[in-house]
Amino acid sequence: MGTKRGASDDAESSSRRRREQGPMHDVDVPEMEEDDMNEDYSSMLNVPKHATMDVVSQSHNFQRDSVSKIFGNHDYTWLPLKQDHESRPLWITEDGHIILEGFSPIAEKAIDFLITIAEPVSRPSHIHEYRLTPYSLYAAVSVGLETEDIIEVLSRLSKVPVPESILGLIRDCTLSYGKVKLVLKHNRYFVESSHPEMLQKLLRDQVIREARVIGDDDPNNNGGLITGKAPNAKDLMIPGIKKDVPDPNKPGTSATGGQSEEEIFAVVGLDKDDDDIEPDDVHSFEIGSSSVEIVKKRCNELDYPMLEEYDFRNDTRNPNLEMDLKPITVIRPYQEKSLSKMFGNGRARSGIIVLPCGAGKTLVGITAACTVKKNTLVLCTSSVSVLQWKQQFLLWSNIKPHQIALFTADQKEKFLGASGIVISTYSMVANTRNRSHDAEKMMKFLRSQEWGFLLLDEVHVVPANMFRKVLTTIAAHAKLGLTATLVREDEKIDDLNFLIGPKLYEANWMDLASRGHIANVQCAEVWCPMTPAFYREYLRENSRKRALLYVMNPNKFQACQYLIRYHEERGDKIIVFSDNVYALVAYARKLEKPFIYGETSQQERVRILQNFQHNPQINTIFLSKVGDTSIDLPEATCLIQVSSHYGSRRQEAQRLGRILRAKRRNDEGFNAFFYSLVSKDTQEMYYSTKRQQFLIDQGYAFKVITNLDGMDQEQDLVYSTPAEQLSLLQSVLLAQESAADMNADVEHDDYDLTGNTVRRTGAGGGSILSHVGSSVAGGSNGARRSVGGLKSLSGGDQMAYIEYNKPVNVKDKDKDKNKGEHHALFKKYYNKK
DNA sequence: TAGTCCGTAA
DNA sequence: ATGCATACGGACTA
Repeated sequence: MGTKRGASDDAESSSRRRREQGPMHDVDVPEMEEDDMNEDYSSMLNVPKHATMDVVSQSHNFQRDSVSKIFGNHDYTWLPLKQDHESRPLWITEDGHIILEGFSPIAEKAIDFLITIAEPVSRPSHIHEYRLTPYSLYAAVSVGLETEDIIEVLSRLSKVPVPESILGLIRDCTLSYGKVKLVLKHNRYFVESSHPEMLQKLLRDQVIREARVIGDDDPNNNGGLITGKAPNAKDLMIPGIKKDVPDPNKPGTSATGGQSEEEIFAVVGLDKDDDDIEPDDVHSFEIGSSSVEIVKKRCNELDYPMLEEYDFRNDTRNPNLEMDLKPITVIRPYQEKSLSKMFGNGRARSGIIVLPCGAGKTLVGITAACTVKKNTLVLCTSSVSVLQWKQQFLLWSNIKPHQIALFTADQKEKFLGASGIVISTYSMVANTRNRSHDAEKMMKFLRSQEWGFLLLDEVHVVPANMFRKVLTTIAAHAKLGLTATLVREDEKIDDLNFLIGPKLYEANWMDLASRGHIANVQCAEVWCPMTPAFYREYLRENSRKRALLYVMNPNKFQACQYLIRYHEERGDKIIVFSDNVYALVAYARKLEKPFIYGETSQQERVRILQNFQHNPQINTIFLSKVGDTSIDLPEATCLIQVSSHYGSRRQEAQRLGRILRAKRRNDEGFNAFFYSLVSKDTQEMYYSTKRQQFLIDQGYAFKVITNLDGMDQEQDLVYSTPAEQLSLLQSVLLAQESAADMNADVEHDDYDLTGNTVRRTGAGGGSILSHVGSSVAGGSNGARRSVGGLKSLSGGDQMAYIEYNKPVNVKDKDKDKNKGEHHALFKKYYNKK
């Protein structure tokens, strides 16, 4: 295996070979570069956008070191390099790993291609790692790529011949993929294909056979399958996009002459004309609506995943919904790209789009809805985001308010007229227990409808046992899932492949940041040593109290205070997160800042948030987990994490990314800051590392700060005397004796920030908060001297830090892989060896 | 409006 | 190499 040529030497592989052996400019490299390239590798580094000064200075050694880390203990040096390997940006290994040189001149294009066919594993700035999986190939097929397209482009880009095992994998996967479709007609589900033999094969499976429904209109020709005409779809306009959806058949796409980039990548993300592939006849059989999930799962297991496509423009049965984006609404390039993956062949494909928060996921969803123009159901995680979705629809599109209906605990409306939009929550629709009369009525309506478009916000929650029920109760032609972080700590994330569809598009956070679409974030982990007294108790206590001890560590307290001061001085708006409510209250009280947690009343939340946004004296707020969902805080530019949830939570990273949507302050360097405060030599360090993994995989580098420069000089930090620390320790130890004690404690000391007090002041209020504001100002007045202390953070000079940017923990990843690689195809490939 | 329950986080 | 607990939202009832 892994030799240059395989046994099955057919026409197209010889054409591939011709290309591999062809002259260097066969691979697309900007012309001006060609001369230099043979002599000096680093000369390639002058042009590419992704390259930074670091790369240039570190040159070859850097490259070798990084790659050897990624490849772990394996030795791949035996792989025969192509002669012109230097101009080709990637390696492919036998087990489907793809390593890309992020600094290659054609990296950007290659990334486009790789995202389409492979799963991004880790994307730090210089070396990217991807992995080919059956799912990722499924996704590639579903956005219109075909077997030979994939193989050809991959071969061109690769420094080494594409291993035979990989060619086999690609062929096997893509052969059967995309040929079977699930179609909803008249509220009934049909498994459809233009290849009747595939349907027959599926029907040989017991699970699928049992799910089949023989309807009255089922004629017995063609082996019991229903036969009809395939739809024809062309010339679709996605609103908000100035030009047409790119059409590879039109001349001009590749008219730039020579072997242009466009030509090389012409296949990427674009669709071939369907008419070439599909005969006019399609065949189908019906399955019961209750067995849809089972059948889809089964089809995936049989390597015949069902595509779900909605030919909405030829759907005359369901009423149209007249809505469009407002003329002024223009969508960004990556939003357009993700939408063209969805609508590339003129129909609406079901699938998932992954965009970081603040990158305009909502607008993508709305644009998709405006393209489909059918009844639309939007599902969110909370009622707050239900309201936000409604606002966004009204903001970006010309839909009338009466056409939007909300379905939450508070509001159970219906839209007027034949068509419209319903926005609701997962728990509302998934609820299995008894409902109120109105809710039942509304559900009946939702169930009776044949939805043109189902929009799933925060789609990573859908695999949850309860929430996935919405997919069986709601009949929808097209489903689009949106999320920022397609990760869960359990293995259920893969279920989305058959629950909703393949991942259609995933944006790279760093990429969007470098283009200014989302904030450029400086991430840092601040190591706070435990004080001896706290550490002594830490070693003695059980795990529950340990958590509290490392959160309440006085050194961390001081670091937090210091960072708040520093960033308030800079003019930042700061959010401090603490998952631990006891710590949240203790920190906020001690530092005299407002805080919001679960029990905070709705009114007061609004008041605090508004002050945080508009009152120049309120620049810091403390939030518990409430900040994870539903609270939208566009004004924050700095985030400090004091305590975060237990185990490994990459989701923690999501919350952080979501809050830092700061695009303002377009001055040099970073425009947002994210600190994790970690008590040294405690379990927290382990958790923190795991939590960061998602962001690191996205390409973020975490700085480890072991010493906050200038903090020693600060005179008036809290808990600076041994006596104060001792009393803090005592109250911490007492605090968790019983939950009741803790609550009593909290309520007593909630002197000026709780809902109680604010309620007392009445709606006209603000007095409480202005009081807080003044006390904050008073409290920090004495501390204004050592301004220069932290400024090195943006420059990074004086701070004692270690920068680490490890792509992935190779060992862990391997474990994950083995665990996750239960797919039949991979078993097949591993067994072969 | 509080109190109860359930489900989710993962 | 994983546990658990804990916090939170939503729906419904009294």
